[in-house]
Parts: sequence; structure tokens; C-alpha cells
Amino acid sequence: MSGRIVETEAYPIGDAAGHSFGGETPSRRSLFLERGRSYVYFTYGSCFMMNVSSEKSGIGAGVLLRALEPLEGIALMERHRGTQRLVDLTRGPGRLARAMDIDKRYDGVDLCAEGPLWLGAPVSRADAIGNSVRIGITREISQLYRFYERGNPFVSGPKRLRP
DNA sequence: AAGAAGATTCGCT
DNA sequence: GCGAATCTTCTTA
Repeated sequence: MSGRIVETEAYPIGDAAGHSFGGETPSRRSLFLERGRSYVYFTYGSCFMMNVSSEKSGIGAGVLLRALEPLEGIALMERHRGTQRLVDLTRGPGRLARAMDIDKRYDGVDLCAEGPLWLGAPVSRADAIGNSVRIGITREISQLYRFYERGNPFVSGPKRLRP
């Protein structure tokens, strides 16, 4: 399976809304690994979400993957998600992880190395990038740390946040 | 040992 | 648009 990343959110160093805020704990260890590792966590009783660590070892920060444009393995993603609605397959962080069958098994893996899960090179040039407040958080709500490709139908969130 | 909150999703109206 | 579902982790006693 593969997809083009069309929406992300940044949780930089010292961000009070980030999981690294308050220091390193066993479950959040991966966020403190050197840049390019995956940090997968479980929330709301039903959703896994995937981040890419973004700083050097020992410093907690990362980028949440919020949406993909599905490219390969769409039939398999449909099976994982239990729907055939293409536009809903990977629109949102929980759906994205479910479609790709990403769970704790992939927590901490090196996304820049050979393995079951990795980040590839861009397959096409990105259209204009919009930004907005982050979705679903209650702290640091004035920061515009959500980034998305304008007009892409696979971007999540309310319409007013994706013109 | 118990309680509350959470980087969401789904179904219903 | 709204509320429930669902469970891990951290906080407090």
C-alpha cells in the first residue's frame, strides 16, 4: 500500500499541545528518537495515529500524518477500513492508520530505512499549501501548525479549514 | 486503586 | 451538528 501525504500537523519543541510536553515516558519514547522514526499511539479507545519524529535523539517533537491520497493497494485499504468510499479511506489520522494497518507493531521503526513501513520520495509536485489551526486540541490553539494541499479531496477537517 | 482526558470516528438527526 | 464508544496513560489518593 502507498499514498501521497496531503495533510500534516507539526508538534514542535516545547509545544504544550504535543505529547512530548512534560517529558519522556515509556509510551512516548519514540517521539524522542532521532528524526525519521515513527511514533504510533492509541487514543479515544479505538484509533491509532502515526507521527514522524523530527528532532535529534533525546528531543521530543514530531509531525502527525493526518491524511493520504491513496495510490497503491486500494483494495487492501478498503478491506482494512470496511468501506469502499475512496474519499473516506485515508481522510483523517485514525482512518489513515487503519487503512494502512498501522498499529504499535510499527512504533519506533526507522522510516528512512529498508523495512515494512517507510517514507518515499514525492511522486508529484505539491499544489499550493494552506495552513490553519490544528484540529482536536485544546492547547496552543493560536498556532497555525496544520498544513494541507489546497483543494485536495483527501484532506480532512471542517470545510472552513480547507479552502 | 480509581478517575479523567484525549492530536477521533461513526451513526443518527 | 451532536453524542456515544472505547481504552491507554497519567494523575491523585
